[in-house]
Amino acid sequence: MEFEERVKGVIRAIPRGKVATYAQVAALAGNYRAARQVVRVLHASSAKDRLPWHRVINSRGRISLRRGGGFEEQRRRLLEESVRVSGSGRIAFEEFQWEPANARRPQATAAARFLRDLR
DNA sequence: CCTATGACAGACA
DNA sequence: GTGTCTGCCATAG
Repeated sequence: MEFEERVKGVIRAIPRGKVATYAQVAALAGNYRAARQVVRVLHASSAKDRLPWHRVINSRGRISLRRGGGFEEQRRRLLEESVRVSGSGRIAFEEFQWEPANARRPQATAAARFLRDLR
């Protein structure tokens, strides 16, 4: 429950016009390996708690939802925030990935790799 | 305790 | 680019 609340907090902290990856959200919430829990939280609470769920994308810089299964809506919501999303759902990290002022290197991927290599 | 659930991530073919 | 496989893990039941 604790983790879940933190995940929601992180997602709510993503500013308009920016996106974060599932793993990035998990890392900022305290567990870089819990990307799947972020998915679970979104399923359970995105509507209920009105989370800016559309600002969460996958590590490949793409919308994970399938066409006809939310893809179009997420793309539309992002475009409304002037986030450029290609027709196939790709978003440029260099330009739109959220980089929290505090957390240096929110590059969840690099962070995960670094931490994994330590063990 | 055990199993299922996930919009994942990364490595690979 | 696609698809498959493995590892991952906090919750719910």
